[in-house]
Amino acid sequence: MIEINHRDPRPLYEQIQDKFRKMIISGALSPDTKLPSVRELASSLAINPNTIQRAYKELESQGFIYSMAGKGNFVASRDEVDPAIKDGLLAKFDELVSDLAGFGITPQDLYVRMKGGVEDAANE
Amino acid sequence: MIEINHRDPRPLYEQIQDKFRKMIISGALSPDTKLPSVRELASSLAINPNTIQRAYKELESQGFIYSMAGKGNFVASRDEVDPAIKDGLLAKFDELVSDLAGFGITPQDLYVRMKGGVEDAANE
Amino acid sequence: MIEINHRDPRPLYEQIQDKFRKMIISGALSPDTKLPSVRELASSLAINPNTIQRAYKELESQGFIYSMAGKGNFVASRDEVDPAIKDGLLAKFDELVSDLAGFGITPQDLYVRMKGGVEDAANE
Amino acid sequence: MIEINHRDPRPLYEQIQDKFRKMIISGALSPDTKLPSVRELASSLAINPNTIQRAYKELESQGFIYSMAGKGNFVASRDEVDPAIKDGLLAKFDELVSDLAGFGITPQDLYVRMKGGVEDAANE
DNA sequence: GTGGTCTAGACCACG
DNA sequence: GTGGTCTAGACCACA
Repeated sequence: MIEINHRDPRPLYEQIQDKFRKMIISGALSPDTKLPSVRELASSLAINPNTIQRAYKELESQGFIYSMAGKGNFVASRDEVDPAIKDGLLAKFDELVSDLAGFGITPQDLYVRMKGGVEDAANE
Repeated sequence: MIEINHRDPRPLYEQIQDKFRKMIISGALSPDTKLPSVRELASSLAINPNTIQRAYKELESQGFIYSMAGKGNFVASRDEVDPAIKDGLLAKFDELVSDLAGFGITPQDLYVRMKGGVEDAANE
Repeated sequence: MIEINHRDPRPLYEQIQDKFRKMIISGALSPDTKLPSVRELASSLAINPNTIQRAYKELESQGFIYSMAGKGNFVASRDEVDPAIKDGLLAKFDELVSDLAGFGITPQDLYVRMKGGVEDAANE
Repeated sequence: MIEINHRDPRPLYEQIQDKFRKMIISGALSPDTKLPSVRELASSLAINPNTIQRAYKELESQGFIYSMAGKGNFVASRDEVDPAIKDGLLAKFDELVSDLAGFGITPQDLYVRMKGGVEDAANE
């Protein structure tokens, strides 16, 4: 269900968190779906349960998932997500566009690029 | 000329590096301009010279600046910049666009956003 | 496992970096092998941990190794190595050959020399 | 007659020294030719005379040039050159070849490369 | 325990 | 005075 990349310089908990975040945002995981238990995922990935715990905790604080004591962790509905997340992404986007402008890449170039790349994302 | 934010979770050397990087690719600093000396900038930012040194060293290894021992650090010409930098930014861009798609933000939306915000960069 | 030469005019971090670089490209260290920890190597070489840290950091930025915070440093696979490294070696090679030509040493001479010396490397 | 590259990370005196060394080895400067005076070269390159002085001094100690007090500096005959220079180049050559072997570049590859590149050097 | 960052302070090479 | 290297020692994040 999820994989970790030992070459990735990011901490493990962040990789896991990101993978779930993406799956939730993209709709690959629909609301109220149960996530694998901490212990289960930890053993299947062969990493420390604390690492999973931390990833889940952060996802919860950002509103991506909710936890029910003794039951497990579940995907939250989209409108529970902290709006700051979206704003943060947009801010990053603006910054990135301005950096790319310095390399001579125009909004038009980027638009073409998006039209090419998003078709893949659309049918997933 | 440059400021650091002690709340920012990123390391100091990375903040400094980023600030200069942006100024260089935006053209705010033109080639062969002398950067502030290591000691000078360190004392003006009230941080350790080693931290500045490190930021400069990394900028140099990425091709943004060149250093002359005993003379100072100077901004390099645009075409000396490691092409991997641009590729890295584009990769980030793709990922960001796909995340934003999950929030219902389309390439069209982003194109409009870019057209609005990039006018500042256009008069470079 | 590794030695440093205090007579060598090159900086310590560069000597260390070079030793590992050679061991990695020669295949003496295979991918995913764990390197000695920063502290361990520092104490065994009787030099400061920061110096090792720096050597490792540069090896990482060139793609020779990857690091996992809290785990250690590991050798990367060959194809993650920055291609500029190879180009740099070839450029040095050309320059050296042209210098040697001035001493009356022809490509033929060098070819014979290579055939003699490279047999060791051949059984990799 | 000679140029310096301010982007080159090597110290100026080393660049100058290398340029002359190459011209002497290649035969572009024949024995007993008078080199430009320290003051002359310094002003034409717009750098400190001490820097030129140092370059000349090192060339002299390696046997590439000889100086006559009050007369100037002159190219030495080829057999005055410190034999350690040639040995040093050959040692570097061996090391380089072994590094390149790690990238899958064989002596044959290098021989072909030399045959291509040395023709240029031959007719200069 | 491991890597990563930062500080304080020293010494050297360069120009 | 400038960059470059190194040391000693501290504190934090990660697993």
